[in-house]
Parts: sequence; structure tokens; C-alpha cells
Amino acid sequence: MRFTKFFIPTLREVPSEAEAVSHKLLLKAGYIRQLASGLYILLPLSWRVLNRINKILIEEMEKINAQEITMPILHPAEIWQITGRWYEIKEEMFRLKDRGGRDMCLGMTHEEIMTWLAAREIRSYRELPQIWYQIQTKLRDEARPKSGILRTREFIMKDSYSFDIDEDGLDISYNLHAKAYQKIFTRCGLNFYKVESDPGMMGGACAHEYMAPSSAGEDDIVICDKCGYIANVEIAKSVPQSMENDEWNTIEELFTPDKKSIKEVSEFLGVDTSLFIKSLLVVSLEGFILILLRGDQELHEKKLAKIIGQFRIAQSDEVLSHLNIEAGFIGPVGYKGTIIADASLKDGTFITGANKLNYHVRGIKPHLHFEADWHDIHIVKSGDSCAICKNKLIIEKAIEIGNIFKLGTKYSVPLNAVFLDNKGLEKPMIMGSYGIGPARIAAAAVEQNNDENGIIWHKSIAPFDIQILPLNMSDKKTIEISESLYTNLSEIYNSLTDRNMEVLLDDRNVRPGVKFKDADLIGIPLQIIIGERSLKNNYIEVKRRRTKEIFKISTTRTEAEIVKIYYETQ
RNA sequence: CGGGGCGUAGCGCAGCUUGGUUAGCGCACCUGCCUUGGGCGCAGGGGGUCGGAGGUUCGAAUCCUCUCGCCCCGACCA
Repeated sequence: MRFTKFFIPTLREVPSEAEAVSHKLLLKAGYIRQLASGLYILLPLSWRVLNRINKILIEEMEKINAQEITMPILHPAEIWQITGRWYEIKEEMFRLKDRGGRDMCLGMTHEEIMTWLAAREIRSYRELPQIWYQIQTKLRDEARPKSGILRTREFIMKDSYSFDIDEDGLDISYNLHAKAYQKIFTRCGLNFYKVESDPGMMGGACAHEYMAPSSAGEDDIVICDKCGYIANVEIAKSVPQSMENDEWNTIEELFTPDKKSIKEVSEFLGVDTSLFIKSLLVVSLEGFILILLRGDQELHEKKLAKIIGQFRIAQSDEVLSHLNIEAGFIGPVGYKGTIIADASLKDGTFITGANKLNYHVRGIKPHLHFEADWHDIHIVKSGDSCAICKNKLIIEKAIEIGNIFKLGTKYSVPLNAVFLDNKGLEKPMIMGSYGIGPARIAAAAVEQNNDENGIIWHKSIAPFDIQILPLNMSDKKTIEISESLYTNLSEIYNSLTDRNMEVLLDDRNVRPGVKFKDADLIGIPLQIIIGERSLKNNYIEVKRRRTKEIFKISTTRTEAEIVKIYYETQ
């Protein structure tokens, strides 16, 4: 491709709204433009990147016998009403009516539609398993689109769905996807982790996410570099560091006038917050529950919701009317109802509210002075110990680039996706669903691979393989060599992409500096620099974008050498 | 949805506090010359009515009211 025939609108200055590195670089290097909040135009360069990623996706999906299909984006409400998600999902779903007044929605995911198809078409266990997938647009009215193409309202997704006769079958489909995903992200050159995750609203029992570490990420992942435990903070378990403390062997009331928060009391008494019990009254559907956390810990609301269902923190007047004490001075001793306590409180001696205005009480020992149901309900903090091996945990930010879910029968039962097994019994299909965001792969790749000059693409997903930079377009020899290299290289097969070498020839009549700057910005892995200075000595230069290494290649026998350097480029 | 910030030429910005020539600068763009190893130089030129609406005023980019849009933090995220 010739630069003058290809639309690459690079910028000198980045629009001020861009914050994330990938957002800035993709704008500056002429890959994307914003249409509105959360809506992006993918210009020719990024469309080429996306297509390369999609090709990898297709290849790896075909290897696990997944079949590509495509489904409508516009859905009738009815199917979503049957599974209940029409009502569960709120503003995030784009809804509209057709001319007949029928409720419709734009697809944010395709479990319903895929299951609808399976329900109609599959009768027998002989037709199972099936894995169907598509690479197609999804629409979600995100509360807050952000960071360029990392979180948008309209995006392309590779989503696949497996249908099996039983749990064992699902395990196989799930593991096939896990393997395929591993290969996909590896082939894309990403640094990533597979982490345990919360199945959330997708339902189902088991889920993993693929996370590309990056400061632009929206998720926090917890890593133990000793035993390999790794999980999303949403479900991660940990053992908070504990303070040794044997001094308080008797119970003593402490006068703490107007000191209500743990922080205030801790400062007032000069005692570390980890030696306090934080008491929180919450209101669940079954009534009041007292929640206990160590003073230095925060409540993980999702963990608690899994135990007690929907709840909210009690208002201060509710605390007063239920316990007859002001909110800042409540404690577990003598509490009559249900108590749920974080496991970090199991051992030790603590200070807590005395259930008496302006007093706290010291020397409280769990089991001795109160009992509780023990659970892990705190948010993992960096420095906590691994729940498995006690090693110190690390927390890292990451971009979610893919996920896999075991759905079970959550969709097949309501949509009546059933089959007859080999005994003639009707059974619901056991399902899984699996997603990858190709644009997020691209953005994560940019986040992980860039320098002060611009993007550095991995060979497998770069928009072009090689870029030729003729430095002086009015020099005959330069043109001659450039054109011949351009033609010859374009005819060489590239086994990495299963196409011929894709070469970008910068045939613009601009100064060398402009070409150098743009080439580095755009980030094609290999640059061929053709300048009069080197031609005089019968060589050209081949430069690796990532390492800035320069190879001097004789003007005879050049193509073979260049291809060799290409394959050896990281 | 809560909190904060910002809308002046394609991009980056100044002007606004204290209303008053024809709204300004850099980059980009167009023409010509020149130049060709890291966004080169010189000369000439085109482009905005100040996000929108209403109001105050002799007079509004500037003051007031409403409104739309974008970004960031948080909540949310199937």
C-alpha cells in the first residue's frame, strides 16, 4: 500500500480529552476518531489491526470445532422477557419500538438468541455438542464510556456459546475455550493472566477472566507470586496482616466522648485501627444483621450480598431505633440477632463499641464475648497474605480482554432448549458462553507496547508488516530501489499471517523527519530506510521499531535478508 | 446517578476577572520559491461569530438564566 493512497491522518498534538495512553496514541497515529461519547470510528489502520486479530480468533475457534454464524443485532423483547433479563437489566439496554409498537432491544450479548436457536433446532443428544460463535457488534448504554476504545457503547465482540448434554460435556467445551483463548492472546503478543472471576449477572457457577495488566485497566487483580493464586478482587480471598496483642486480658470500658468513627477513636486512644472491631448494621430482606469487620478493613459488598442477598447499610435513625444506641458506639457484645463477621476477627483481642453512648470497650475476644457466622467479607488490600500459602499478595490493574462462563441451564430452562438423551429422557442443554473484545486486545496491546515515539505493534497484529521510507522522493536511485523492494517484498509469502508481506511505502514528498516521526508513531515492526547517504555506499538500512536496532543490508540480495530480519523480530 | 473540569478555526491554546477597534497566537492547510537523515526555511493566502437558546445593555466571546455536548473521579458494568 502506498501512503499517498491510504488515509493515515496523524496528528501533531493530541486532543485534550484523551487521557489513557492507548487513546492518545491511537488518535495521534491516525487509527481512530471519536463520533460521540463511547462511539469510535475505526480508520483504515485500526481496521487492518482488527481484521488481523479477528483472523487469529477465527483460526483458533475453528480448531476447537466452533462454527461461525451471525445473528441480528436487533432483538424482539419477548425472548429477553422470557429469561427475565428484559426486566433485570436497566438503562444499560438500548430499547426501542418498531413501527407496530412492538418492544425491541439492541443486543448487548446473545445468550437469549443463541439459546432460542438451539431450542428450535436441536432435538437429540446426537446433535450435541455444538459450539456457535460470531464476531459482531454489541451495544450497551454504558454509564460511563471511557479511555478511548477500552470502554465504548458500541463494540465488536467475538462471542461463542456451547451446548452440551451434561456437566462433563460443559467441562470439555469450557476447557477447549480456555485453551483456545490462551493461544489467541499469546499469538496476539499480549502479557495476560487467567483469573478466577465473579459470574455475576451472567449466572452460572464458574467463570474466569483474561486480564492484560495495564495502568489503564478498570479491574484490580490479586496475585500471589509464590503459589500462583490469582483472582479478580471481586472474589479474591486473603488473610489480612494481624497485630500481635496480648496485653488486654481484662475488659475495660473507655470513655470516648463524641468519637464515633474508627479513625477518630483510634487517634483519640493512640491504638492501631487493626485492633478495632468495626460494627455495621445492615438491613437485608430478612431484617437487621450486624456485620463485623476489623477496623482497618473495608466491607466487600458483593461478597456479603452472596451470603445474605440484597442489603443496604442501615440509616443512623434506624440504628438508634433498633439498638437504642447511636451508630458510633454499637458493638457485638450482647447483640441478640444474627452476626456475620469477617474471618480476620477470629483470633485476637479488640476494642469495639460498648453499646453505651460515648463509650468503647477494650479486651473483647471473639468466641468468648460474642459468636458470629464467619465469612470472608473484606476487600483484599495489597500486603494481605495469600489465603492458600500466606505469601504477601500483590494487586495489579488490568484490562479485561476476555471471559469464559459456565452457564449451566440458566438460559436453556426458561427458553426450553431441551433434547432427548440416549434413554429418551428430555433434558435441558448445559451451556457455556465465552467472549473476547478484539478492540480491547488492540488497545491493551498499545497500552503494553509503546515508547516515547509511539506504538510498537507485535508482528501478528500490526496493520502492515514492513514500512519503506524513501527519504528523498526527488532522488532517482532512492525511488528505484524503494519501488523494487516494495514490489518484490509484496510478493513474498508471510507464514506468520498466512498472506503475502504487507508493505507500506511512504511515497509522500515530505521531509525525512516527518517520515521518521510518523513511522515510529504508527508502529509497524520493521522499517526500511532508503537514503542517499547509505545508497552511496551501496546499502540500505533495516530498523526494528521495538529495539531501534539498525541492520545495514547490501543493495544486492536485499529481500531475503530483510525477510530473515522480519522473522527474527520480536 | 453523585462530585469535579472544559466547550473560542482541523488540533493545541490566549482573550472572559474589570463588556467597547475588524476575535488573536502556534501548528496543520493552500500557492510559490527553497530544502531533503529526525515534524526545514522564506514569502503570500484561505478558514472561526466564540457549543446552542433566551435575557441584561447603546454595545456581549466577556455579565445573568436555561440548555446541549465532551472529559476525569466515584457508583454501576450481563
